[in-house]
Amino acid sequence: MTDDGRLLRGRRSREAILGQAVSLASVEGLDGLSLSRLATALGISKSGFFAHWRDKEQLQLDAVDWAVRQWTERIISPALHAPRGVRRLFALHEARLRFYTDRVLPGGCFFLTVQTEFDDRPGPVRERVSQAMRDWLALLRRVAAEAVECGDLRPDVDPAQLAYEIEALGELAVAHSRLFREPQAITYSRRAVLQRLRALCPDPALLPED
Amino acid sequence: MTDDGRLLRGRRSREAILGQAVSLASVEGLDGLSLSRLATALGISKSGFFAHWRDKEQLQLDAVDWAVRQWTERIISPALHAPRGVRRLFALHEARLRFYTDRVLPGGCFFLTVQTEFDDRPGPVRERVSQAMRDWLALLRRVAAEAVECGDLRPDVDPAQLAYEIEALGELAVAHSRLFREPQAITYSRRAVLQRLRALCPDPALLPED
DNA sequence: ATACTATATGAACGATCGGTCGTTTAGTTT
DNA sequence: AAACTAAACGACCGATCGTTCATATAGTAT
Repeated sequence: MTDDGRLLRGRRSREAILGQAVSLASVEGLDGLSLSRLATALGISKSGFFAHWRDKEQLQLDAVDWAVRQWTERIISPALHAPRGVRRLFALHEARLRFYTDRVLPGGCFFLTVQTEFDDRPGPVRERVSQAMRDWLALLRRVAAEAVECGDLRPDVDPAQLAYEIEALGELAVAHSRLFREPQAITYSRRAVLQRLRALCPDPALLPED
Repeated sequence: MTDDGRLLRGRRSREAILGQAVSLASVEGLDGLSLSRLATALGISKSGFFAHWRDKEQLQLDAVDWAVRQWTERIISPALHAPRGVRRLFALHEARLRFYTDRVLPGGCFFLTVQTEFDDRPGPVRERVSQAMRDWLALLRRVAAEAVECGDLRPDVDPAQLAYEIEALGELAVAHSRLFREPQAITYSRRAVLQRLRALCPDPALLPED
């Protein structure tokens, strides 16, 4: 049943397609991405997509889910190995910056691209992207709240406010580093979050000097 | 010479087209924007563009310049009325947030959209956008440096670092407020910059409480 | 009135878009 | 071997893309 060669082949195809779709979409966006270019990049035929997805929108939705999975595996999971509190919060930020500097995606950040692409057009893709970003921000907020609870951060810190700041300082790092073709923005981003956290953290030993 | 009715009419047409192009591009991007939709939005014919621009790329370049002009008129110039120093720096941030909440552009921010759209594709448009953002960041940096020089901000403040932070906290405000359909991000953005500046500013009277 | 120029149009072009359809290939079941 | 199924293909569709071109209109110059 599970070792049906046809189903296995299909799943591999879908995954290969989704991986390439996320890569290309990080550059051109989910709508800017055309099925023809996606097909030629994979060496397959254009009509083959419709054996797996009803239309382009379904593929876009699955691509968002695939990008969420990639983000979880490469950023969230590793950072969760850091000890609870402010160190875990900073680990999330550093893992994100490493994701950018490692050039995992040719366009830098899938979510920044599709977020600005779809934030003004109604539809299922927009809702899916919106939910993904809500989930990510909720995670940042929760980890920040944990840092307050365990005493790493001063008790008057607003976790939602702090989550917004970390997200903003992180997202623009990839945008500037690519637009200006220089890694300067990554340095600013890291230092900004670090200084901010150190200012809110009574124990200076929990965070690196710089 | 200057009162040639034909040239006047042509200039008005170009300005009307550029204004609409910037508006539409703030939603769909400069490339996502199609000449057909731009023409129908203006009630003119599609082929009329080529009386004013050689091709679409020339129109895109002029649209960037037009957006810079709008940004200068609506954000930079008003903020320069604030007194030199930290108050002028915060005035720039508040003018930007007002630009967003006033819904001047249907897509929120032209520059965020085209920046993420073109940061990975080489070409003249990319270079023009890149230069526009460099200029804007240079202005933020200069105003921040002035604030340090005149003693508003502590002498150890790095103006380039601070400019990056203000830009990041400002850009994501429009992205989040639109993606989540709630103005919360604007509040976070304002408070983040305000708290950051107050922490660096010896004289608390220069900035509002919150 | 005539010649000239800037602005705008409608019809058409080749290219590409997302999508359909009938067929073939690969693998499973009986 | 025959029947069946999932996956992939090539050919083709109507729509839309940016662009060209011949032409018409509007305003200036002689």
